[in-house]
Amino acid sequence: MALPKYERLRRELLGMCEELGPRALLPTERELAERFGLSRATVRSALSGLEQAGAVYRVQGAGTFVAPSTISKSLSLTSFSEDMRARGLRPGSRVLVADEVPAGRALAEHLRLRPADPVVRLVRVRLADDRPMCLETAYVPAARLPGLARGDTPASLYDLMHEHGLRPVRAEQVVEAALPGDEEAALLSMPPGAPALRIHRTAFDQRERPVERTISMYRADRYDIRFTVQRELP
Amino acid sequence: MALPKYERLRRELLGMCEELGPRALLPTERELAERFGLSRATVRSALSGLEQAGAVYRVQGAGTFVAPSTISKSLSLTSFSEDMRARGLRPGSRVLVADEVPAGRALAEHLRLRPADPVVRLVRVRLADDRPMCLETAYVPAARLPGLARGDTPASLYDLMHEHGLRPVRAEQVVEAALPGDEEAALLSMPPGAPALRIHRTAFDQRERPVERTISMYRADRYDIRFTVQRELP
DNA sequence: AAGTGGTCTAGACCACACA
DNA sequence: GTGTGGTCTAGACCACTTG
Repeated sequence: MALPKYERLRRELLGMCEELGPRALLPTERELAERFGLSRATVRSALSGLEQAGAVYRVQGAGTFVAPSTISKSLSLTSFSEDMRARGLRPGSRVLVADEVPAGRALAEHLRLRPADPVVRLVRVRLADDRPMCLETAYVPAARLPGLARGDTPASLYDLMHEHGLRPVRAEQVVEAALPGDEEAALLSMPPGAPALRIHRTAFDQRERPVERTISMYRADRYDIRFTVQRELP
Repeated sequence: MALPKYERLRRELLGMCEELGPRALLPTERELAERFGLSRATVRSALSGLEQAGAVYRVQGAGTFVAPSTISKSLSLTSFSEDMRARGLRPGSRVLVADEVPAGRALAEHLRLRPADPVVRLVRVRLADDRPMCLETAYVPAARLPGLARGDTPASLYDLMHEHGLRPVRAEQVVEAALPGDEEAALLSMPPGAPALRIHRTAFDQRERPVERTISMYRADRYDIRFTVQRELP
């Protein structure tokens, strides 16, 4: 069995949600269980996934409803390319630097390395529909990308990492407003004094091992960040 | 029974995580089930909550481990006051405007009202340790805050909303970098040309009804946004 | 009163990590 | 191989919304 049953049902229901439209009432958990030949617990597992993703909401005693889809459902870990495509833009890239350097103290701390350990560095101007969108510097522990020659310029860093078993499942991000320096502004074709969004990101695999750190500077006139936050229990 | 069993176990385990420290191995699900007299399904429910909150991570075949707590676990829906206290700062407030106005077209759309419907408007300079942190404009449908006289300046908008049964459980946020106008900069004691973070937020209750819309302008030199993102399935 | 989602149990088998 | 978490079942009762 390739995918678990609850996962297949989740995708099935995702399609059903699109057809039904916002605030439509979904079939009851018991009916779904019977219709798909599953136990109610499995149905609930699928619905929980949809609820977590913001696709449905549940009201006790009333039923499960399709969430009115406004903006992005929830902030997810994506590569620049995925992000741009989701916004309907064509991603591109101009490599400025591709080399290997010692991590240094600050970076070593974020990547759980020693300061002398080598990291692969990749500096790129990221394009959207051929126009500069952001300036991005990515670092990956060199020990986890064996065989990568200096000067290699992978089409997709995420694809390359994936081939080497580096699978980020989570990332911590810090977002700030900033003014780019003269050099940065020039690379981004920004007028002087225009603001930018700076994003620091450290990505982790399923074992909570750091696999990548990226610092990005986005043009504020072309980019914003959209996400959903939930109320939490103490 | 005030709280469900999985919720009480979750809190119990949260304390255990703090004692054990990062990357410590937690007891197995079966052992927890036996120790607390619960079924394994209930234990898994508690652990799933902790995993979702970023407090633990699970590795199939290996066990469940305490997550290395670095930055904030995940972005949650908080009031300004809660946010500041979480950062170790004392929240304050200076009310600039407290009145009732027609929603207007754009706001009506966000709050699912008609443009002529009245909304309570509250404009405040928000302080942290008595220094300006952000300029915040909040709108709440007046029909859902009956009895609020004009000119009332509630200590906490969230407390007031809570008393009237307005319980936000989710919010959609858009974050941008921006340059404040002259008037805004003056209210925030910012030098001209300094950047700021602008946050648009619409909050919803459990039935996905909009209950509040807020637009905030934060000083970039005193504020950033920290959160965790997860890899998602298609 | 009827029907909904919310919680909980006691089992079973599978997939994976580690020694 | 042994033990872990991952999936799944078939039931039961509770809390809540709605008519």
